[in-house]
Amino acid sequence: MDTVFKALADPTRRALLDRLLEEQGLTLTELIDGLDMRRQSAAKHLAVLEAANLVTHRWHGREKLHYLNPLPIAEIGRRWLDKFSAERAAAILNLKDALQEDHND
Amino acid sequence: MDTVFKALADPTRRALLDRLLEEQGLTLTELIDGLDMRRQSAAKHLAVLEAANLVTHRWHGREKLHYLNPLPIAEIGRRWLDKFSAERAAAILNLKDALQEDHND
DNA sequence: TAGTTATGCAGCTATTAAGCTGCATATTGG
DNA sequence: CCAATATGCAGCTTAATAGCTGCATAACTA
Repeated sequence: MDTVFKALADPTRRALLDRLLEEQGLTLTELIDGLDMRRQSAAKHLAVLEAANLVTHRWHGREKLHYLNPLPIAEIGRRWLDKFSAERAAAILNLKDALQEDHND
Repeated sequence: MDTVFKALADPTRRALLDRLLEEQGLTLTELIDGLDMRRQSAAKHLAVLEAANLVTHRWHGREKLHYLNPLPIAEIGRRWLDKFSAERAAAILNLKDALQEDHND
């Protein structure tokens, strides 16, 4: 799970995920154009995404086709966002009260 | 939004958010015990969380009380997870087809 | 008022991460 | 078979980050 959060922390990697969300099965060279970055650097980013299981690949001859795996992101949603949104209303009230109280100091 | 993702990338910071989710209004010294880390280091983490607007504070005398702000996390859910879960079924099918095809090579 | 407690600020070090270059390997197509 | 294309691997540099220490400031409390 930590690797997923870390993978998502980089804007280039999020851009790569966005590309793959639009169109799957892109090769490395297809993914880099428009990125202003060398192929080798992008390949490292993809390796990070694969380590986090956010991207998988399959070989087709010499071409490496990349596929988005949305499950880890869904997992974050299930285990993290639900937790925070459940407490959301209460938290906002607490915050509001706190600021109110602050104002009265 | 980038600051939010980066803030969430560190396990210590996620632990701090968890603590604040359980109990709001904790001071810095209350937050550090159990963290195996100096006060100054934790203070930096809290500064990162505040920069990402995930945590706010208010002074009560010499005590700095910390409050969780769940809105940026909800924002991530709205703008990111929805997008990915919307494509989820299709993505899984693509992935399945791809692996299938791979198997038939 | 004096000591204790809560925090801030500055600066240092070590590790990690992002980007690069250069070269190697493997597949495709003529 | 040979040139072009797609990718991998190793190593380097720079910048960012996490942690630390040391000292300063401000507020409680006895």
